[in-house]
Amino acid sequence: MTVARHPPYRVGDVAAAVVDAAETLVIVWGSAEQAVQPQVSPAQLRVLLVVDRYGSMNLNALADELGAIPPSASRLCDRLVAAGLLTRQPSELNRREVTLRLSRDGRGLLAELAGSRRRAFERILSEMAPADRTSLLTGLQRFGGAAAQKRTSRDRSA
Amino acid sequence: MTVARHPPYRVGDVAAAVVDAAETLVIVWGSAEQAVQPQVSPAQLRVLLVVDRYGSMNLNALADELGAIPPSASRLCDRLVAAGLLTRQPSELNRREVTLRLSRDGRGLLAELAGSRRRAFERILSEMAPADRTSLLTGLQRFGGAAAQKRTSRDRSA
DNA sequence: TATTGTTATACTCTATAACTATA
DNA sequence: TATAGTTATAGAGTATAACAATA
Repeated sequence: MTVARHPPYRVGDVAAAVVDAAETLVIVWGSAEQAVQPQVSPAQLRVLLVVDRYGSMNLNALADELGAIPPSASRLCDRLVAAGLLTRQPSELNRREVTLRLSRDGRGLLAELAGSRRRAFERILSEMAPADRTSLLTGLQRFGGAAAQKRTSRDRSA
Repeated sequence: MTVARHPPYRVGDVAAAVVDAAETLVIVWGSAEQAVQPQVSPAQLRVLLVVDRYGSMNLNALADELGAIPPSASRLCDRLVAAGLLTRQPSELNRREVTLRLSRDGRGLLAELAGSRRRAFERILSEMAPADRTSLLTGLQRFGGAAAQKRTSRDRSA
C-alpha cells in the first residue's frame, strides 16, 4: 500500500533535531538560577515559585504542587522561613492549617531571577537576526500551544 | 542625536516574550528524566551524561565538569557503581588515578532517556503545522549558534 | 474518626577537613 | 612535596512512620 508522505520528513526526525537544538536554550534557562542572591537550593526555589503562583496556600497544597509529601515540604518551609524568604502563619479560618506567603525578600529574589533570566536571553538574542528571533519566538509559542492542547485532550479522555 | 531603530521592537521585549514562551519546552525537556528506569537522581544522571560525553575520564576531571569537588563526585560514583551503571577501575598508566566508564546498563539508561525525550517532543510536534515545526527548529539552531559565538568572543577576551 | 501538620529516623547529595597511596 | 582519591563528619533534601492538634 502506497501512502502519500505529507511532511517533507518524518516528525520523529524533526523531534530528534529539536531535542538536539534545544539543549543550549535549556542550559541558558537553568544558568540564571545560579546568579540570584541569596543563593537558594533548587528545591527551595521551586517552593518560592509555587507559592508565588498561588499567592497564598497551605502546606498540603504546596506538597501536592511539588510532587512531594508534607514532611518534606514542611522542612523546606522551615529553612525558607529561617532565611526570611517565606512566612508561615496559622490560618485564620481553620486553626489546623498554616498559610504560606512570600516575604518581601522572597518576592525580591524571584524578581531578581526573572531579570537575570531575561538578561541572559537578551545577550544571546541580540546576536541573532531579527527574523531568526521571530522564528524562535513564534515556534516556541506554537509549541506551548500544542502542548496545552495535548494536555486538554488528555484530560478530557481521563 | 537621532538613530534608526533597526528591530521592530526592543530586544528586551522579545527576550521577555521568549522567556515566557520557553517555559513549556523546558518543562517537557525535564519531564523525560522521570520516565527512565531504573530511577536515578538528577545528580547521578549528570554523572552519566558527563562520562558518556568523555568516554572515559578520571575522578578529578569528572568533579570539574560537575562543578563539584572530588569527595562529592566519589560518593556519586560509589552509588552508580553499586547500581551497575558505571565502572571504576585503576588507571593502567598512573596507579593513583581511576578510570570511569559507563557500563552496558549505563549506556542503556542514557539511550532510554534520549528515546523518552525524543518521543515526548514528537508527541507535541506532531500537533503543530509543519511550518511551525520548521520555525521552531531553525530558531533553536540559530539561538545555539549565537550562544556559541558569544562564548567564543568571551573566551577570546579572557 | 478524618484532616493538617510536625517530629523521628534513614538514605542521598553536597561540602570541608583529614587521611592514604602514588608520583 | 605535590597529586589523586577516599574516608570522616555535618547540613540540606527526600521519604516512611509515628505523633499532636484540630475539625
